Amino acid sequence: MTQRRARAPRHTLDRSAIAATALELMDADGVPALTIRSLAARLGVAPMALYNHVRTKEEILDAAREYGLARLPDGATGATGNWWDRIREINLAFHRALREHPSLVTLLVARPLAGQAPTGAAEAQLRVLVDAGFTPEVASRAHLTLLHYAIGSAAWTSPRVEPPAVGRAVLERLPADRYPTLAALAEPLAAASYDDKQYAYGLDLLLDSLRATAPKRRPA
Amino acid sequence: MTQRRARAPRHTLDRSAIAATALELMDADGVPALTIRSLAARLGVAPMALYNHVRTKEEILDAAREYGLARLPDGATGATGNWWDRIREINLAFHRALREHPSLVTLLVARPLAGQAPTGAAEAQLRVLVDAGFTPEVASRAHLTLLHYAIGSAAWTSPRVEPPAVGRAVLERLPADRYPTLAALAEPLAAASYDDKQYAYGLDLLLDSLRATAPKRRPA
DNA sequence: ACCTGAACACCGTTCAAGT
DNA sequence: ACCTGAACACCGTTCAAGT
Repeated sequence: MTQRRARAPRHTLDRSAIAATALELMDADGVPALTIRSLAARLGVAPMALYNHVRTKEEILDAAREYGLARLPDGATGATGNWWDRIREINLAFHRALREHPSLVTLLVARPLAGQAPTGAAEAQLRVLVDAGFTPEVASRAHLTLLHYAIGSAAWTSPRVEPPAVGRAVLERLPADRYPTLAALAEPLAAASYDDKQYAYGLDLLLDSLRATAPKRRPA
Repeated sequence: MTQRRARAPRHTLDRSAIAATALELMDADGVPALTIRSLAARLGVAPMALYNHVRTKEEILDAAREYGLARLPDGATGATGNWWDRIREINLAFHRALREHPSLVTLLVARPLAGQAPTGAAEAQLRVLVDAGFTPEVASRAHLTLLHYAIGSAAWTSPRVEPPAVGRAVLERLPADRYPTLAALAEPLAAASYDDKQYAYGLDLLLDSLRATAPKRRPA
């Protein structure tokens, strides 16, 4: 059945093709499903061909993460309106993109970051915060808070398992005497857990607070 | 050098010992470093002995996650004061515990949750929110927001790499023409990124908003 | 019932060889 | 310079065997 592979033409491979295909495979089948052999097969190439462009599998995972991060939207396209509306838009776009790349979230959490960050969205967001008059210290803290919340929300609700049924079933199986409140709130909890608007709810809590502490006047 | 293993006594092994040792090894050496063979060696047992208590390695990872979740503090010990002070305490304890178990965070993000949750802390937190007068729907959303933020913060700042030096170095290596704001804020960003108080800053933003929307009176 | 060693299929990677 | 197949050490797991 498996026929002998024709020799691949030269330069069919490069770091970016490897990274893009690796990320695609991981988003589809899960991070553990990515093997050198499966990746090479998808690229139509012998496993060892990859090693001409990359030294280890770790380097492939790093490249895939970097590739995914670089392509996240910066959300600054429709940059009009109040600063909090723009921040809102940036974060909604960022969160939506993370949910579309569950393996990227896994890679971000599982592997040392070496300081990497979604630089496009970060630049846009920090810019708005500074323009709104926040000090560098507060702008930094606000930015990191929003980043962490988006990551955590995307990570926890990552679509790796059929969610609603499972979530409710587990909640209802809890011993009601030890967890009376969880049992009582099983339905609204399950509904909110995988609801599209849950992320926006928390985002608006953060934005309301930031607005309340925003400086009245802009510095130079 | 490696001497022949003495035959292990019976019943030295059980699911909980396997789960506890697995989590300990992963927290120390990283999730990928856990192998059936290394785990068995640590337990003083032949690799195949594990399979009397567990069917697959996946089941070991599930057991380790469950074990870690069950032992997270519920933070309800010093449950006095205003409801927001108690929520604050619950979340600070939860976040601190997550940071002490980096592999637990990785397991939570990397593997299907099947609806699992840190039930002790969730029960305590939901209880306080309901007692404070929030509706089931709002209490659920507030709880999930706090949970997601704690997870994201712990995940992103997980101590897997020497942080401060790396973070700042990366920020300062960015092209200043494309990322002027990131470059300008490199110092406060790096300082806040791995600061103990960063999590509390965002937590207080959320709590301030929740307090502003809290019902004045408690229902029955 | 519980622990063990040998063996198998699969993975990441080294090596020597093709073009 | 870039692609390839064979081979090696290591991993999860099956099997048959010990006590």
